[in-house]
Amino acid sequence: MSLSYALLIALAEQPATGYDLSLRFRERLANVWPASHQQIYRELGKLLDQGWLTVEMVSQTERPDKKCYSITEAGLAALRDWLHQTQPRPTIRDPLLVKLFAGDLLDKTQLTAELQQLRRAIEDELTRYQAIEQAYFSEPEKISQHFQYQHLALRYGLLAAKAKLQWLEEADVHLANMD
Amino acid sequence: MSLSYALLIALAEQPATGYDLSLRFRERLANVWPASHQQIYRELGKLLDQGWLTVEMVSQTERPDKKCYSITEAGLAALRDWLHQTQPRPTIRDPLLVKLFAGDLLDKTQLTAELQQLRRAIEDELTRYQAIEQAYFSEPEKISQHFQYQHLALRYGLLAAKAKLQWLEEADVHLANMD
DNA sequence: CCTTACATGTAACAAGTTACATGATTAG
DNA sequence: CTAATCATGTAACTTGTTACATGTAAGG
Repeated sequence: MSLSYALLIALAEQPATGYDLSLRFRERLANVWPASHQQIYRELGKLLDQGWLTVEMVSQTERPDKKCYSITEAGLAALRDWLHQTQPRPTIRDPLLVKLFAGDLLDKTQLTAELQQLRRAIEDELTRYQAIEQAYFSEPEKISQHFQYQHLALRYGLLAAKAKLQWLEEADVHLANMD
Repeated sequence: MSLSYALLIALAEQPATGYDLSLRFRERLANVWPASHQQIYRELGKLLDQGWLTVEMVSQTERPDKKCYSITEAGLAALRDWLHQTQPRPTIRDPLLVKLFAGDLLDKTQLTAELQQLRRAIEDELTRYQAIEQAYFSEPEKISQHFQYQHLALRYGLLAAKAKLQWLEEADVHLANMD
């Protein structure tokens, strides 16, 4: 469900092609609602059928022709309606946590290595988030209200990443004590 | 993929019926890999076809007959193999974060209420986690190695919940400053 | 020549959700 | 009489993933 609304939000900000949208999803929405171009094209078709979008063909000579999508009044109304509703919390499905239920079957060496790998990945992620925060959100007064909310979304990722690193610290101690 | 292995893990610990498993998933695995009974029955069928499980029919007089599943050698081997591999990180898909990208279209009153509701839900969750920790993991020395790992899984949820509460604090301040 | 960017899709498959379906026993 | 527990499933639908498919132009 959310994918459609994520697309509507993106198109409410600015009309775009499927290609544009897939780039935006890869860049800014990757940590919020990742989507492949296949999924985006399929979803755009559905939204079009529902009358929530319109298309305009744009012929180009030096580049392939493209389809520019815009949100309609009906689409905007549906979006506003969705925004007005309390959305369900995401469900957690984490293979690493599943593993921890295997108990004695676990290979501690492998697990330690996996946690180490995870730590590195999260540290990278955290660094990226901090760089974005520095670059775009260091002077809160200068940011329009529209983008203030996105800072909040970034903070969410940042704090989550920190919590995971904290957990990894704990896990290391825990595993060391288990020998 | 992980669902099959979560089932194998549960059955490696102890043979069980689909019904038993769906209870276990609702209780102990709800925060790790939630699964409905429909999904579980379907998956058991597949695992059986693959030869990773065996069934034994158990006739009961006062209760409906049941099918008791056990893990096979092949199943155990496949499970060990899976445990040995580094599993992919879960993807985040959070409708609330999607909302934050809507910017000006957001209704701040509604959003504040939604965050308030979320806070209550997470506080409840945290309380539950802390109660479990108290009840089962307060004396680490007494717990068998097998269950030590599950404590770790619980700590993960606990720290994540705390981080979310911290974020909600920030969000409140942030929203208040935006007026 | 090879890769990247631009630009759009189809098709098959896997996984998760929701609705429907049945039927006994026990506790309030 | 009603709800909960025990016990098993099927079917339709939605969403997400992976593989396949095509074609131009620019830059190294």
